[in-house]
Amino acid sequence: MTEVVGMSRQEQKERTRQAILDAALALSGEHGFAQLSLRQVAREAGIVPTAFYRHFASMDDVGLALVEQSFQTLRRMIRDAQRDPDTFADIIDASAEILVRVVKQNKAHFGFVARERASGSDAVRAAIQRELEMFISELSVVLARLPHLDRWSAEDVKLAAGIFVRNMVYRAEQVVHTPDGRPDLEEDIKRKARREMRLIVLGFEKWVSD
Amino acid sequence: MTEVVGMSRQEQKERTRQAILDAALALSGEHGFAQLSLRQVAREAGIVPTAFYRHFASMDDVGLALVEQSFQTLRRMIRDAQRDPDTFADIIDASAEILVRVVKQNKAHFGFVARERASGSDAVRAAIQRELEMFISELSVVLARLPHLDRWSAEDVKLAAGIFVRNMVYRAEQVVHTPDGRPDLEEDIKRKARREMRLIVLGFEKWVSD
DNA sequence: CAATTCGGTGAACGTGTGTACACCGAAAGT
DNA sequence: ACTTTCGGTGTACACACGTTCACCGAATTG
Repeated sequence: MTEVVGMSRQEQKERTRQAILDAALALSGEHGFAQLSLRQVAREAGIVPTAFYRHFASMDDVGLALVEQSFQTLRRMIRDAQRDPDTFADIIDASAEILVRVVKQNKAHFGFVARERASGSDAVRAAIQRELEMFISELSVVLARLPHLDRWSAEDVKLAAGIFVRNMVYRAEQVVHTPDGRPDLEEDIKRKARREMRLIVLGFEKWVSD
Repeated sequence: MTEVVGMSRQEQKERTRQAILDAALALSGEHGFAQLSLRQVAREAGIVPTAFYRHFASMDDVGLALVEQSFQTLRRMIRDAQRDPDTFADIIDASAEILVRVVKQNKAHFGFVARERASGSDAVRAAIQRELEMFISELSVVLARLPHLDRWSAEDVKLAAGIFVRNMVYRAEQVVHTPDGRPDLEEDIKRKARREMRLIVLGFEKWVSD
């Protein structure tokens, strides 16, 4: 590779590694990660096929790295969003707003997760499942502080959080497939997401854990 | 192909066509439909690669045929299940029961739909989305007859039906990935599905459509 | 019974693939 | 200043792929 001058070995290595990940993520948007070829990714990353092996043992490892990176992105953006002032108005309104904004800004990562969640290799699927479970657990902590839920069993809170997250995942998939520059469609998704969340929350008030 | 004697031409053709579909469905369970090769499918179906073209123009067409066939299976099984006597006890208990039983009996079809829903070709994804929308509409008709929902707007009923269906799809995915001969895991899925449905239904009583 | 239709065959092509190997040259280590 | 390390290169192989083509022979048609 034509290397830029004045870069340490590990800087350069990290840079190439990231180029491979970027290439794989971009290309997987077109036809799915599983049908990417090593050579295709190497070409897009600007290296020769054999150089690939200096960074990953197989494409499967690339998939796992992408899962990790995608969820890192997700967590960082949510953390940033929570600092946003208008978050504190109404938690449901804010959630819908954040959902659409964050997903729109990172369609590649979210599209990857949505696709590979159901169809990736066993290892990739398991990794995504694990991350989503962690997400549900984190949301459970938040939900447990809500008015009616403080008397629920831990399992029930998690069940409720699961319904929430799965609905969000679905709406995120929709955002991914929404063409840019269609604020009307985005508004529609937000609106539906809000109503769904409200409907689910209403059930909370009547539920009695056994 | 070594053909069995005493079969009309169209009988034989239909039989081969079905062999291709069966082969594709079976093989797609291992590594996803998109990475199936025409030659692989032909081999499994017991024909020579070129004979494939006598039945389908491309593997994409096979995918569309599989979507159709999968949902036909689903509808048939639900229809059968509705004739089942124990369906009329409690609609939620019955739904959970039917869900697990039906999916377990047809893991290949449901696995295919779950996987390709998010990751298939545009055509396949669109076809599955359409079928699921029809399903949601059908469920909406049922829901609209429930006690509190008769005053809801059509859109809200559909939103509620969507939450239901998406949760069912998720639980169906779980059943697909559950190894056979683990009634304990199946019971757990049923139990969670029941609680989820109950929780969602509770929200119905308080909702007010605007 | 002759003519036609058509699902299945087998050889052949060009292309893209994963991976092995020997090699290069600059950065890092001594 | 030397040696070592190591990311990137280029060649080469065997293989699977989609698709083409001319061909076969039994079922169908007339």
